[in-house]
Amino acid sequence: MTEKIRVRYAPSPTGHLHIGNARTAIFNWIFARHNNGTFIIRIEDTDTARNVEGGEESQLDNLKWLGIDWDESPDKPNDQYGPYRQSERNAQGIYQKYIDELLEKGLAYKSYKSSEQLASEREAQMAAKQAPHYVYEYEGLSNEEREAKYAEFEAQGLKPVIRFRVPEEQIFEWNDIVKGPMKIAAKEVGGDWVIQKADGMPTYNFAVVVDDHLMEISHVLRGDDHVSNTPKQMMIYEALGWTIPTFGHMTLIINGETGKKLSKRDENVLQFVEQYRELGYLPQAMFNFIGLLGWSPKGEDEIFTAQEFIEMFDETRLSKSPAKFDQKKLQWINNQWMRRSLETVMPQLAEQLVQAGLLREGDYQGNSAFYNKMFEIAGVEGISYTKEIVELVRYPFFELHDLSEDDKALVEEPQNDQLIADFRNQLGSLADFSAGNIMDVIRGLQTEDIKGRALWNPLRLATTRETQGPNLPEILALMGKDWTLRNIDSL
RNA sequence: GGCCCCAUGGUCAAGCGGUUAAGACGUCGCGUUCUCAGCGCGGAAUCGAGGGUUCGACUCCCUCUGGGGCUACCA
Repeated sequence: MTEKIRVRYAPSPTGHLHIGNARTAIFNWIFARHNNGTFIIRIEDTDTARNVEGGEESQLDNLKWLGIDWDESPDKPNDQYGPYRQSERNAQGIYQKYIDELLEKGLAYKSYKSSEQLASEREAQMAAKQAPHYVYEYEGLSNEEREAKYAEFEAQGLKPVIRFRVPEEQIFEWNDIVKGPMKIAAKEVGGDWVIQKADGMPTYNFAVVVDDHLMEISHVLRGDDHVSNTPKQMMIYEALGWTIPTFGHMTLIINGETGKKLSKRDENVLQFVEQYRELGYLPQAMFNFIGLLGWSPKGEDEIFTAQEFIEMFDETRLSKSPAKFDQKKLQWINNQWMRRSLETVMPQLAEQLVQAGLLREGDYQGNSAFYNKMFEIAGVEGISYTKEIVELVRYPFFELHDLSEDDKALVEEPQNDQLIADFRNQLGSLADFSAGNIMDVIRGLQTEDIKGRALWNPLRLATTRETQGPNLPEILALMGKDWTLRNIDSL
């Protein structure tokens, strides 16, 4: 490709970073980096009512967390293309200029119909089994007559919207990066559509075109739900005589339970990057997982760094069918990443325990080697995300709880009482309190009658009050003799 | 309703006219002289249906069925 690759991620600041948006961002970023192109972030805040305080900041923050960087954005403006917020662009009259141009060319017009009027027209069409479509109100009128109508409405104090005159007979075709040849007739877009709202803001479909053109966007990679917007946008490009970028529509991510597009209303599914971040998922794992949603590499490997994704990327391998969001797989990928980054994971595990009130603040820092060893023995390798350590620490490292009725009865059986006493004595006389030696003691206590669970459960209960847990000798060795004996004595 | 898209195991998927139809997650079984986890080994499980085209279809075409998206002064 000789043309300059420029792609963008254009979020609305309406909330946190959604998984679906994160994927759009990730693929645009990978695409840009793979092709040595430019990755741009543009804020689409034309719906002033939906903008959320801090939304933009949160989006960028989570993107950064995922490891994505950008070349141009509101905070990193390039004067040739900025500003990067549509509200600011509108304030500068950027959209107005082209709206005026379309108005002058007679390709757009002022419309004063009320929303009630529009609703009733739509209703009547549906009742007549017609597809809802906008009805042009100035049919057959000359320019002068139309201007006269405008004046009439203005005199009534009405505020107009600007509608684009759709070339009904035209058919729009494009070669979609992921879907291949596409074709949609202009008459399917539902009639003349609004390009400027009554509040003076441009609508999404219009602003995107103006900005993408002015910012010299070469490729538009976006969600499948924008397919039907494409012909609308193409007619603007043509009306203004601009070059149309290459489009690519990635499939949607689906909610496994409902089978529908993952929606912000599906509260049963964690779908904001933020939520996974809080649970202790690693950014590399999130990136890895999302990068495999709707795209597959050539080989059989599944664990990749962002850099590897960039190197391997091939847009022809983007999937055409929608993918369900599989949290189990995410957990597995995160587990894989945790193993690769134990140094950073260990302190995070401690942090989670502190937050859960299971570990005193400061204890970890003073004894990180001790706790790291403990996490290791406890099976860090088996957990999916750091917060899970809180649920998995059924082993009372820090505080002993009371025995259940059954456990108590078990420990008090004469035979077991004797066993525990022997165990305590032999441990007490151990010079080297190593896991190996402790294992030898336990083996030594084994008899024809007392073995397996009958042997281990009483010993586990005596030392830890649990019948389940990590390798007992190793844990006791780590706790040390004093701690271990204290636990037995307090039985 | 209209327009558009999609269709391989429970899930993600490879496959691009001739294959024993990869691999991964999950699941099940066995082993690792206690448990859980981990690890190792092994198993079960897929081409939605019907027509074509072809010597030969998971692969190409058509129809059906199923699923999804869009149909705003939201983006």
